[in-house]
Amino acid sequence: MKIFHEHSWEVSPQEARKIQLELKSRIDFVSRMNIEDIDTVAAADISYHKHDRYLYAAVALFSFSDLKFLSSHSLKMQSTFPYIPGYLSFREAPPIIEIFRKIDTRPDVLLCDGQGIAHPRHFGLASHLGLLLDIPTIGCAKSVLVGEYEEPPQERGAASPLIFKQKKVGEVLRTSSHVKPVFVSPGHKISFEDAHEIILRCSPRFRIPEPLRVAHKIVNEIRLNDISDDKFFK
DNA sequence: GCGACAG
DNA sequence: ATCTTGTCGC
Repeated sequence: MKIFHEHSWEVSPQEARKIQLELKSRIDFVSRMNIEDIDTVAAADISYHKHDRYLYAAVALFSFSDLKFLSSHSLKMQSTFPYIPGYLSFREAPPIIEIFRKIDTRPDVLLCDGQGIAHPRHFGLASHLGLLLDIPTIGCAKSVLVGEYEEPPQERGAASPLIFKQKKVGEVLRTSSHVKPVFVSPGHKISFEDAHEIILRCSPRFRIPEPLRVAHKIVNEIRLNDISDDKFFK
């Protein structure tokens, strides 16, 4: 798969910030897709052991209508950037980009474990991946990075706007009744409405959308089974 | 300077 | 992110 807007990942936090500011203007906030036409939905996730130099990534593909697992691809790669709030994509996007670079599968939408435009510079992991892969993406984070919000009602499907600097940047969505909500924000080529609807449909039973749950399970299992994992040498 | 801070 | 045991509620 072709990668757009390629740039180096071997950068300093200052350079990363500059790249975010340059690329954010290219984010597309419009959904040109019709939810009823979505055939496949994919999810990407990363796993690593604290203080380990390797990152494990996985992309799981699902059918959107009945959420059936279709396939998955994974990869192991050395990290090139530390975890710094606001710069997560510079740590986690490289291995995910690598997986897509070598496969020809193009999901209709990609779910990401992190923020989309609900970011200090409106360019979170989902936005970064969406722009480089040219695929509609949705950020679905387990906790907030920026913005203020009111606690949404306890029923599944309830949501309240996530406001950052007087503007809506996402939604705090309750995917399961009486359970902590998730933070949903558009990444690229998708609207707030579609992001909300897709995340809800992908979470019929649990808090975390099924594709993301499975991707997390897969990548964690791969890391634990990797005999060359650095932890065995420490 | 102080507090916040995706994974 | 990961580690880690029991425990509470739908």
